Amino acid sequence: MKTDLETNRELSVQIAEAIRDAIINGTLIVDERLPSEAELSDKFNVSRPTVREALKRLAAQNLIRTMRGATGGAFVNRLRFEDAYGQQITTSTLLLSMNEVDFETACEARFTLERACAPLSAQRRTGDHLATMRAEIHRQSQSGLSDEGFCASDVAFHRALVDGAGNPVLSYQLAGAVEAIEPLMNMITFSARSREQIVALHTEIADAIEAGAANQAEIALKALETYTISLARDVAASKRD
Amino acid sequence: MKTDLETNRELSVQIAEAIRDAIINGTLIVDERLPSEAELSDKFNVSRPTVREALKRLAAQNLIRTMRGATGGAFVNRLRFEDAYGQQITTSTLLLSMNEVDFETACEARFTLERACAPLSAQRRTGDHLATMRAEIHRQSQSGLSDEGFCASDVAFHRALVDGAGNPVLSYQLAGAVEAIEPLMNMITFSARSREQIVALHTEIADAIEAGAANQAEIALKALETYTISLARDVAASKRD
DNA sequence: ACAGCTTCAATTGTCTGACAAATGATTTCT
DNA sequence: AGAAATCATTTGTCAGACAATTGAAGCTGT
Repeated sequence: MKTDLETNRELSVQIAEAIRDAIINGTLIVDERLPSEAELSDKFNVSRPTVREALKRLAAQNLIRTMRGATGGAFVNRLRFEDAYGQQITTSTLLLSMNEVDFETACEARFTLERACAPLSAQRRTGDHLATMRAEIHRQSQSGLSDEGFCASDVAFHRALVDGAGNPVLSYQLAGAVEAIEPLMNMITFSARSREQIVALHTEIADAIEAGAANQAEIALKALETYTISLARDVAASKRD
Repeated sequence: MKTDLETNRELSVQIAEAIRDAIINGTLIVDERLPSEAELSDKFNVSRPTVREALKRLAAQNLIRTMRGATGGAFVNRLRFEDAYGQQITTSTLLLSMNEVDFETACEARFTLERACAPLSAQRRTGDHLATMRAEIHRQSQSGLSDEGFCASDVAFHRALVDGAGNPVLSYQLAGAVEAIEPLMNMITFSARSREQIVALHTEIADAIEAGAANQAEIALKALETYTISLARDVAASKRD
């Protein structure tokens, strides 16, 4: 690990980089314990607070975890897909809200990626995935459900569809696209009529996935995209009035 | 912004969460200046180092930037897609290396997503995207190119293809999938024969994109996926010997 | 000998106070 | 008026200290 630092750049940044590089290139193994903060501040010739700031940077990215106590310290994290989901979703959400990405662009991205997963899901989904999809459809047809609840169930349905593809890399990539859009979806008020329509399309999708009919699933997803965008347009139009 | 903290969780974590929430829900606007570290430590009733650790966490996620000097301080960052690429790629790379995702799974995810972009790219790509693809193909056919150079050019080619879809959300999502796989690709030695094959397929893809023939592009991408996986299998087989 | 308790040492979490460095604003001088 | 020096503000870094946590070693009573 590089221990000589430049002047003129923040020390904590450089230390974080050095440790991150060591993790990426394998010098530091998963679950390996880093030197204590005192040892690190010796090694880099900086004070403990500076080392700590560097470690906090890494902790924020889930690269390390720290524990107190005699056998405590900082340990290299095994970055799990589930942990990365959270970051992915936060980042995607912020990207959408800060860059004035319009709903249609986000929606297009989401459904494009989802349609790509459909064939794999039709082929590989387990009974579990299918059961989740059916259960969420059932929840969506209950009349007492709030709009937020409806959206959350929608997300769960689509995640089951994506997970059915059985490719964790795909699931990870899609998590951002599918979940980040939820806040935008929440601005839509779902009338009984439109819920009925969405539930019908979800049923169509689940049927297609169950039957292994990839094409049919893609067609239903395309219809759902079109319908979702038309709903959003209605909201936008009624807001202008 | 919440300023009362619990006792049993790390203070810097809670402070970072409070500020992050304020950014996400819009209490803090892009480019707005946060209170100075001294003011924050007053507000939260903690010491300055603790506030600083919180700020470093946020800086690591590109949510804020800090500047010294009289008019300095911490400012809410407009999170740009380009900035997010870096995080996305680092995270994806670590996920692949730490979770022992095999090459075929990663490759499948990448090409599945890329094929999803192809129809949009065939429809919307500008002359610029096409020119980049052609230029990279040309570079790839030069004999002096190293394997690393070949891989890098491959990534550039595919990014141009994805960017051609004209959807920044898609480009962002795909950046991780396309670039994170590069280290894995680098383990493959590309013979003159296999380079020729890949260049031929790239040309086929570029031709299809130029002609607006979405289907043809998807077929060529599928062929490229199959070929890439077969190359990786050869490497794995020869390693076993 | 062994289970349970106590003590201990190592480590992170937090605080206080201080100084250095950068940088825009202000004042002063020509 | 314009340029140079000074100032005030803010972040970056440091030193040293104490609190809280926690596994391990040692001790004790049976």
